[in-house]
Formats: sequence, C-alpha cells, structure tokens
Amino acid sequence: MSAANLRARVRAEMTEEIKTVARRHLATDGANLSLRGVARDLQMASSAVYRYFASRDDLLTALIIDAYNEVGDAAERAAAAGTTPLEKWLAACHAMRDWALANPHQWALIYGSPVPGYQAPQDTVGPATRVLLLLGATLGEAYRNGLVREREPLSGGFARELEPIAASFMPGLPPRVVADTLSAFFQLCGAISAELFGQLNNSIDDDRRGFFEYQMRSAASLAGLV
Amino acid sequence: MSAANLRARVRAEMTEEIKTVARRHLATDGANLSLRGVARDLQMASSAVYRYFASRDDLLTALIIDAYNEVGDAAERAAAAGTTPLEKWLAACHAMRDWALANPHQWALIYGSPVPGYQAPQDTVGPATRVLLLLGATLGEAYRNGLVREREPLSGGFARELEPIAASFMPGLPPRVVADTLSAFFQLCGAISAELFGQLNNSIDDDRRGFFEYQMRSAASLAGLV
DNA sequence: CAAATTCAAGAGCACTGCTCTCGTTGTGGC
DNA sequence: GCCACAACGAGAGCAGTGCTCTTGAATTTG
Repeated sequence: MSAANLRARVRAEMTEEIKTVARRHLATDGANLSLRGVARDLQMASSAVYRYFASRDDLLTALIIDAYNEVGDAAERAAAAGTTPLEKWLAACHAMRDWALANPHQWALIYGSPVPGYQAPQDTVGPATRVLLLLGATLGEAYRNGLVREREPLSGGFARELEPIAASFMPGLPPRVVADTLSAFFQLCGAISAELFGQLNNSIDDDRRGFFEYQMRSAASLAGLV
Repeated sequence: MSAANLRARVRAEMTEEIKTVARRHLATDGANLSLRGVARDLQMASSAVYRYFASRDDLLTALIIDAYNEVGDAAERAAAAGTTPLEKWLAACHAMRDWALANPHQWALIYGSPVPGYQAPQDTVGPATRVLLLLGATLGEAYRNGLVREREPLSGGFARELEPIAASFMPGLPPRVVADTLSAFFQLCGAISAELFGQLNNSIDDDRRGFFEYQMRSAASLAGLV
C-alpha cells in the first residue's frame, strides 16, 4: 500500500521533472523540443522517457495543458484583485500579456500555429477555455449590473448558432454578449501574438504596454462595457 | 549572351519549381517541410537543392515572401473593387480570410508562431506590411473625405512613438488613425488565426463568415469609420 | 579549343523520433 | 518469505532529417 504509493509518487516526480526540463529546453532552444535532449539533461536513455510519455506529442500535450492552466490561473488571480468589471477585464488582459512576455515559447505553443501534424486532444479544451470563460463571466456580471451599453440584437446565422452557447454558458444573456466576448478574446490573443511575434518591431518599442491597454480598453468599449 | 540568359532562365525555372513542390508539400504534409522530400519529388539528390537555396530556412524565407505578396495582391485587388472606404475595408478583410482558408499552412507560416530558430530577414518586412499599409491608406482616404468620426487625441508614450510613423506613412493624419490601423490589423490577424487554428470549434460552425464580418465591421467602427 | 565555372550526384556526419530486446529492480499474492 | 509479474532503465538499431564534402560531368567563357 504505502510502497505502491511510494512508487506512484516517484513516477509522478519523474514525470514532473521531465516536464520541467522540457519547459526549460522550450524556453532556451525554441519550439523544436528534442526528446533526446531532455533525456540527456536528465542523464537517462532516451528510450526511458517513453515510459512516461508515449510520444513527443504526448509530452507536448502535457506542456500545453499546463500552459493553459498557468495563463488561466494568472488571469483569474488578476481579475479577482479588481473591483469593477472594467478593472477585472483589464487586469486579466494584462496578466495574460505579462505571462506571454515571460513565457513566449509556451505562448506560441498554445496560441501560435498548431505544431506540425499535432491534433489537440480533448483533454486540452477544458483548460483552453478558462480565460475565455473568465472574460465572459466578467462581461456577464457587468451586464447584470447594468454596466453594459444597450445594443441592438445580433442578426445573421452566427447569431442563432451562438444562442445555445449563450444559454448554457451565460444564461439570461443575449447572444451579442457572447459574440463580443469571443471577438474580444480573439483581439486579445491577436494583440499579444502580434507583439510577441515581432509585428510591432520598428514602430512601438518603449510603451508597448500602453498601446496594449489602449487596445484592450477599445475591445471592452466595443463589447459595451462602460 | 543568349546562352547566359538561357542558363539563368533555366535556373529561375528550377528555383520556381522547387518552391512549387515545397508549397505542395506544405499544403499536404503540414508545416514540417522536408528538403529531402521535395528533392525526392523532383527526382534529384537532396544536395542538388542546395545549389538553389543555401538552407532550409532560405527556402522557407522565399516561401514566406511569396505568401506575403499573395495575400497583399489578393487584398489590394479586392479593395480596388470597392467604392466606399468601408466597402474597401471589408473587401480587403474578406480577401485575406479567404486566402487564409485556402492556404492555411502558408498563413501559419507568415502569421503563426515563428518557425523554431527562424529569424525573419530584412527582405520580408516590405511584403509583410502591404496589407497593413492598405488598411492605413483606406482609413486615411476616409479621414480626408470626412468619413472618420472625430475622436479625442491619443495620450501616453506610445502616442508619441506613433507620431513619426504617422508623419512618414500617413502625412497629415493624427497618430490615433495609425494606432487604430495597427489595432484593427491585429484584430484581423487574430480573428483569422483563431478561426484557422480551431479556436472556433464547437461554437460557430456554419456562419463563420458572418461572424468574421461582424468582427471586422466592429473593428472599422472602432477605428471611427462610419 | 582549352579553361573555368556551374551543376548534379553520392557518400557521409550528426542528429531526430521511435521500437525492440535485454537484464534488473521493485511489487502484490500466496 | 518466496515467487511470479509488472514496471523500469539501458542499449542497439531503424528510418528519417539538415547539411557538407568530394567527385565527375556538362556548360559557359576567354
């Protein structure tokens, strides 16, 4: 019993150690993570790593889930510190950007182009939607408190597709709020990716944070948040 | 003389053929382009390809420049067909999205996460900014024709950083127009990448085009375009 | 025509992900 | 306490990669 727990614990520690070294490799060597490289760093045979991760993609998946949860944690923590919905909104956005700037390769892993041939398994969709749900909850709270500008309802096919989503994730809220949440989330990701992937080079160098905040305030106002 | 031209022409044709096969590989096999693979398809030794491209990165760079020019062409052509600035704006956005949907891997090449260890050379910045400049020109034209809502001027450090850019690329226009152009461009890229990289799965399936247009209309209105 | 340059091909190096087999080590049931 | 069994680590090996070097043929140039 306790022996079994011991072995399981050793396995868990080893798994975590592999992920830690892999994250370090990711941070220094870029996105082409070498399984043999992390095995070398751990002074073990490359084949031994396969006892813990069935393939390189499996290791990447584990890193991706962790990364999603890290940004999710950071954003939720930052939002919790704010008082008004707009404060929470901006805090979550800044937390996400700060995390991305601190962990650019992990950001690329989750919000950049999908890794060649890699198909995200179902395990990732839960952690992946945390920030989106946080933005939605913030906007929903504002809506219930009358802090969202009245807008004309959506029209078009996508509006009808959003109705069941609004009903299940944000009950009582019009589909337009869902649409704006999605749009703002994409704008958030776009702004961060653009800055991170060098699209801002030679234009804004010093006050990128200020420009980012300008964009996120715009996104909030676009969503009707006053 | 003519012989020299002939040899140069053969070389150009060969270069183009390699790029074509590489593009086909990119479209089918995903982003991990194998130089040996395209050499096999061309029935030549892998070492022979190095007569035309010094490295795999050089080949990728050539493909990236071509891709930038393809989206640039498509967007400019679409914008030219529109009459009002808003029409041109939306046409350019849709053209970009259509091209991305038709060439997802090339899109990932230019607007996804940078390839591991790859540093974009200076040759790419010109083609890379074509769509951005097109959006800026459209917005600038609208501004000169009084079709842009009056907004309060920008404040903050990034506004001062944008002034020289406004002066050189959009003379006579306030920095806020430059900021909104940049922001809209990032929103455009973000919306397309999100759709392309699967962030819209299980939410909007049928009318993605409609949702995209909703977002781009929002971006235009955010920029003050009436 | 001879010299010089360009080109294609092949061998080879160091690397990768992954599989298989082989001993070893630790674990649960009797 | 012993024994079968599962988990484990290591090593060899396979097929693939980017890239370099050398060799020989073809083509352009003086």
